[in-house]
Amino acid sequence: MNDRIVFHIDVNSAYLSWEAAYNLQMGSNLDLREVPSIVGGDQEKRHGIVLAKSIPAKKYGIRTGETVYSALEKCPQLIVVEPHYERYMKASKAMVDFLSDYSPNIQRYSIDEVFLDYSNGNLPYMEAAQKMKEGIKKELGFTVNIGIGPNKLLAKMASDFTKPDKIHTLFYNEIAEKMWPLPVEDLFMIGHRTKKKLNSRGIFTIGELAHLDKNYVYSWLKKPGLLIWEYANGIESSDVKSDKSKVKSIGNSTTLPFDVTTKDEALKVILGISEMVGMRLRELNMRAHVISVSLKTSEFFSYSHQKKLHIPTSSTNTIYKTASTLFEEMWDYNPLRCFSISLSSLLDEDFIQLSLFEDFNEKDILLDKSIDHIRTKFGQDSVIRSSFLYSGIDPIIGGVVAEENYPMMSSYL
DNA sequence: TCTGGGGTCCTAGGACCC
DNA sequence: TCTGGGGTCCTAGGACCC
Repeated sequence: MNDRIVFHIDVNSAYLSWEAAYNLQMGSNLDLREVPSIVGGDQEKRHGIVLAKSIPAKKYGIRTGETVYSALEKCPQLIVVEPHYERYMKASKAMVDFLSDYSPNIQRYSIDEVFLDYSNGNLPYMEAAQKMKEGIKKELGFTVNIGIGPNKLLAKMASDFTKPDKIHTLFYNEIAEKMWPLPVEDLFMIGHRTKKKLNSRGIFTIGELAHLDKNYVYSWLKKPGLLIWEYANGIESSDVKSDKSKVKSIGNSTTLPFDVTTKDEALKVILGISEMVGMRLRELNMRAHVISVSLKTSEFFSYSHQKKLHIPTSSTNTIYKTASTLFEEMWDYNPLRCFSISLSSLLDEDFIQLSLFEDFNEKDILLDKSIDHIRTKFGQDSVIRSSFLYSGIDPIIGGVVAEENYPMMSSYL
């Protein structure tokens, strides 16, 4: 096997750093990174959770994902700023552009993380990492952690060690010393549930997991068990994929500022989301075979229904009709706070046209395409359905990041 | 009291076929 | 009728990631 050198570059407190850098550029003299601050959603819209926190905020015990309300209880003088996703996309892209000078082989793993294959790099890897880190700080105004390892998993684990603005290595001969003493939940792919399971059988460190019998772990935790056992032993061999992988599903969801209690309102929300997922699907020149609707009640109970269509579609109308039927099948008249529609089993349009499918909705799709065209040219609200007028519900719902396609991210490497 | 949005992959049970 | 199994498809739900 040839030795690989993989870098994992991770923006420190990404959204918060980007807000801080933006504000400084705009002439502010307060650096959000130096005071207790968070990026958080609007509580009045019921979006009030912590998306990112500064290091001073972390010292108050504030954690990503908790409510803004409880963060403010922990630290009343906390500064809360709203997220601006377009800014983050720009910052993310600028970082990828900067890094592409160092290697052609870059995988954009999420908005704030990239893998970079430096196996064929010109510089010694430490020197290269140093240059990347300093260059990003100087040119783009934010700091990153860089993890270096023989595969993606170890590089990713390394970038998580101590923060911010640090470079760490994690090669095979360093696993026992640097990774095995860590608590199991620090291992990639071990979440809350798996931590509890492992702890209940006396496994508390990554090293303890690594030393278990592989077959025992498999019979206990099945495939995910095998995966985390391999990760605990530093075993992982996926490629740094620079070409975009195929999209597997497209979904949009919304939490409304108020509970929905009538079918009429619910169907408007479903139509609004159908418009968005349909638009995104057509933009990718794909059609979907499976449509799924999930609901969350005001009590936070979630449930979903899905349907496989006989003929894959990209028509907003078909998506809406199918989603409405699914909704009516499943709704038990409890007040609803969140709606989502997801399209999966996606196929390329070209493939469909060559196949034996005869789409009944060809006219709908042509109409959708001309509406898409007008919306692209004149703005999303240039064409809206009259039923939305004065309804208090947005005619097109979802789409955190406008314009650019969100980079692909998988929970697996 | 308050709890987002966008993804991927896996499992288990039932239907249906041979 | 006291009765198999294997394979595939479909659906609902859950685990994890950022």
